[in-house]
Amino acid sequence: MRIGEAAEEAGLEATAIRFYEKQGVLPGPERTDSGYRDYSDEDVDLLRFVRRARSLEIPLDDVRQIVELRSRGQAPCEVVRRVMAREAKAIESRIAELQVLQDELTRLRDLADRVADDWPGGDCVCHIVEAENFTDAKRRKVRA
Amino acid sequence: MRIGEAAEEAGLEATAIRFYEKQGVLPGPERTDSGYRDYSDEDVDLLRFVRRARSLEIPLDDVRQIVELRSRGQAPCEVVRRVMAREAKAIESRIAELQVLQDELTRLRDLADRVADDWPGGDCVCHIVEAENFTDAKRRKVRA
DNA sequence: TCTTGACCTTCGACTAACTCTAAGGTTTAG
DNA sequence: CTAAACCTTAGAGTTAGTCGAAGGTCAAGA
Repeated sequence: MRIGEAAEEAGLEATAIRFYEKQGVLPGPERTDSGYRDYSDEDVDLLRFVRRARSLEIPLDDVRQIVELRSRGQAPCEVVRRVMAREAKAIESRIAELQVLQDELTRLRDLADRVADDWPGGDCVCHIVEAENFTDAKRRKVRA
Repeated sequence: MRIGEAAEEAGLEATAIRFYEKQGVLPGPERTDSGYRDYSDEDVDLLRFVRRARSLEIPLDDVRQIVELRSRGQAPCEVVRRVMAREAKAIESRIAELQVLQDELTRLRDLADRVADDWPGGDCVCHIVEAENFTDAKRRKVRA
């Protein structure tokens, strides 16, 4: 099948598949005479595998390693378990941070509404963000 | 004060401050004779403002707008409230997604541990990620 | 006075994980 | 036969910074 259908089946975008291939995460599939990528069902299994790994927030570099081991029939469980432990921790603190952020937003929106009521014309110099009295949630790292 | 102290006070990194300035989010501050950036207390207030806005996950482009309005003494509350509404929604669904992910990870780690117990040598072809029977958390967008 | 170390300057390159654009070739339905 | 929908490539753009190189400045100590 061609890349569009494979993408559909695997739950990825065609452009992402090409990107993974270029990055060396996926092997290049067969090609039709006209040069189109031609995926088998096993290929699609691998695509799904990669999507699952990415949905677990495993970085592409790690996914590449895991895919290599997998294709050699070796056990990437060690790698996966290591990554999972790391991710579990990261996600835990991320949820906590986001919860704080959510609380802040709710509180600030209420404040904003009250401010808007007081000054319907609104010449406020942004009391909302200006307000010192809210705890700053620690900045999240891109890869927390 | 110089950039390092200002950064310290505002809770930013000096490199980030230079970056914001280059991106046009912040006005260039005074300079000493030797060319060092020289921040006043009001400048630091603005730095804090920006950090707060960013900690609310407001994109830099929006922060730039808000800062412009703020410096003209106009009310960016409208912008802020719009952004906040958007962010609140995004964060809500993000927390939900992460919660699912966290559950998966816990479940999968247990599975992994059991698998490891069964095959201490570990010739598994990664039953962990291979496992079809876990719900895929929808992929998070970079700016959800 | 000299030197050492901490601080500052700029610019350009790099990061992750794609997404988008341009310019073109192929396939399929009507 | 043609138009739409699909595919190809290379290369640039995205976000929000970080890092490195090469060099200038400042304060303290010998």
